[in-house]
Amino acid sequence: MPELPDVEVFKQYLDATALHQKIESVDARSRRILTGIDASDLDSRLQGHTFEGTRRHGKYLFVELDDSNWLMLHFGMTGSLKYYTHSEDEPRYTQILFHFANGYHLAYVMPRKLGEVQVMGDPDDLIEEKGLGPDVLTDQFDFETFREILGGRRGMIKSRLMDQQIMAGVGNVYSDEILFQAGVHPRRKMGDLKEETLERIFGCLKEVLNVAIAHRAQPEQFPDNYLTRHRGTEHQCPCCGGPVERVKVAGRAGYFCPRCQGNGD
DNA sequence: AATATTGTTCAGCA
DNA sequence: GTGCTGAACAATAT
Repeated sequence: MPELPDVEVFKQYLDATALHQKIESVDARSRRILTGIDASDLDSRLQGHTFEGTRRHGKYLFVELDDSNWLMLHFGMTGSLKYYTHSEDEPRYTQILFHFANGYHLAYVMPRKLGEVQVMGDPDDLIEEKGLGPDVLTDQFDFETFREILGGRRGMIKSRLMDQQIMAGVGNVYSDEILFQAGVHPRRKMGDLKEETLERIFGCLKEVLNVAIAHRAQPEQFPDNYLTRHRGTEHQCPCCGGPVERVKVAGRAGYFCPRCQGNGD
């Protein structure tokens, strides 16, 4: 479930591994993941170049090349990265393999082929093309901005938090956690939220994403009072011990505690 | 064998 | 225009 924290961890992982390594070749095995470029063009455009830096916007990762082009990686619902040296360590479902001159390989792994990869001149063009809202983890994304971009919005709070065109980065799992920490019911209507509640949601948004990143987006490592480890019915709320319930919002299954998030004024 | 996942996009509708 | 629902996409687990 690569949402903002997961992608941030991939960014840090790529920064710590594949930067400045000369690319010998690129092996793209699934053309449906590539947008606007075919496998052999990808190979020839990256061959001999190096990754020099990275940038993240919401759930999108951009890798800067030494010729000022950028490689965009989106991880869909199931993507991840793995850097390794021994070929027997190649993960299953590797869709794209970057081979480096130092003998290492970077695998773009994607069991469901619902990701997207492309090469572009400027990440901002992609952000504009997709109509993405501001990245929620930047300093510029403060409470004023949050309140402003939600101003006049209707519908359910969970839907709005997950809308990438309003704000980029929050998906199904983390919207549940943010609302759980804020004590707000996922189906609460925007218009029913008091200023004070909105402020609390904003605080929890920043807090939850930062905590998740600090724990390398591994739910098992999250604090005891986090809901993410207890997603699913048959689970108990970590705070009150009551049953976790399932609710459908924006076509997705959300989980919440009706006692702790009963109304969420 | 049918169903749920998981993010994005798009069609159809209120 | 806004927002909701459901479908499609791939492939796996239950």
